[in-house]
Amino acid sequence: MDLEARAHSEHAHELRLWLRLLTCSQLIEKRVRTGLREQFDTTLPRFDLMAQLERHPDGLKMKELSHRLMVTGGNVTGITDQLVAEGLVERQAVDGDRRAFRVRLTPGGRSAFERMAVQHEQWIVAAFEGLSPRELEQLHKLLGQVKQHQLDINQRLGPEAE
Amino acid sequence: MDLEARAHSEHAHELRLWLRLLTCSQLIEKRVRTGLREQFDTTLPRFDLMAQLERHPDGLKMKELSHRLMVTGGNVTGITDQLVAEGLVERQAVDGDRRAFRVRLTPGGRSAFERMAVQHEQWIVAAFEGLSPRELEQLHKLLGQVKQHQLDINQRLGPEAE
DNA sequence: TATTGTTATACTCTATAACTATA
DNA sequence: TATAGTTATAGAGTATAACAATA
Repeated sequence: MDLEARAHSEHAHELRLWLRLLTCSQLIEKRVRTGLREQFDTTLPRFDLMAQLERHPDGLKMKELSHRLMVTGGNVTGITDQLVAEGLVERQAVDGDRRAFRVRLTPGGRSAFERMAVQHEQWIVAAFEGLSPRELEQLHKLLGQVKQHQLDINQRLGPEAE
Repeated sequence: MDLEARAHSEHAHELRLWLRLLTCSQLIEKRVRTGLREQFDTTLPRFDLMAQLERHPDGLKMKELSHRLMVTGGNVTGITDQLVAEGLVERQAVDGDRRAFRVRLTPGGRSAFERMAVQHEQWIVAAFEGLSPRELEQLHKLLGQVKQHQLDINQRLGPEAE
C-alpha cells in the first residue's frame, strides 16, 4: 500500500499531498464499498443516489441527480432503473413538463436507506477516530478551501463541467 | 455537484468531512483522468503502475505491484500486458525463483512517463494553488494521521487487507 | 502444501453519441 | 431549436475463482 511512492521535483509538496489525499479516500472508499456489497448487496453509486433522494423528499429530476452525482445522464438512467426494479425508488410525473420526472424514494427505499445509513455512519466515524474534534474541524476547513478552488477551476474551464 | 448533501445525526461532522474529502479527490481525479486520456491516451491505473516502476528502477514483482496499487493480481497482469504490448514496460526473469518476474520500465517507457509526469505535476499544483505553503503542510499532516489510522484498522481487520 | 502469476468470467460504472418526446 | 431523458455501444476497472508452474 504505497501510492505515495511518487513525488519528485520542485513541487514535491503538492504531489505528496495529492497522493496522500488519494490514498486516504481510496482506503476509506474501499472499506465502504466492501461493506455495502457484503452487508447490503449494493454499490456506492446506488447508495449515493439514494442518499441524494433522502435529502430531497420531494424528489429530484434526472438532470439534477446527474449534476449532483457528477456523472452523465445515461448512468443515472441505468442506476435508477435498477432501483425502480427493486422497488426502492419511483419515477413521478412532473406537472407542466411531460419530458421530466421526479425521482423519489419509496417508503421501502427510505427504510432500506436508513438501515444502510446507520451502518455507513459507523464506518465513517471509525475512519476518523484518529482525529480530535479540533483536528476534524481543521481538516474540514482546509478541504473546504481545496474544494472551492476545484469548483472555481471547473467554472473557468467550462461552466457545464461544474 | 453536491455530494455533501448528506449528513444527518449525531456524527454529522465526520460524515460531512468524509463527503468533502471524497468530493475533493473526485474532482481532482476526474481532471487528471481526463487529461491523461485526452493528452496521452492513457488511464490513471496505467499511469500509477508506471509511476511505481519509475520509483523502482530495478523493477517490482507482480505481487509487489498488486500490493502497492491496492488491486488484485489479475488486474496487474492485465494492465502490465497492455504496457508490454506498447513497449513501455518489460518483464524480466528473477534469479532463483522461476515463478516470478521483475517488471520494469523500458527506456521508452521511462521517457514517456517523464513527459506525462511533467504535465501531471502541473495539474496537481494547480489543484492546490488555493492553499498557502503552511496550509499545504497542515493538510498533509492531518491526512497523514487519517492514513495511518486506516492502515491500523486494516491491520486489525486482517493483515492481508493492508 | 503454499506461493507466483495467469486465465476466464462476470459485473459495475463510465462516457459518448444517436435518438424520442416534449418544450 | 433546445431540453429531458433514454437507448445503444464500447471500454475500463474490479473481484473472484480456477488453474499452471514452481517453491
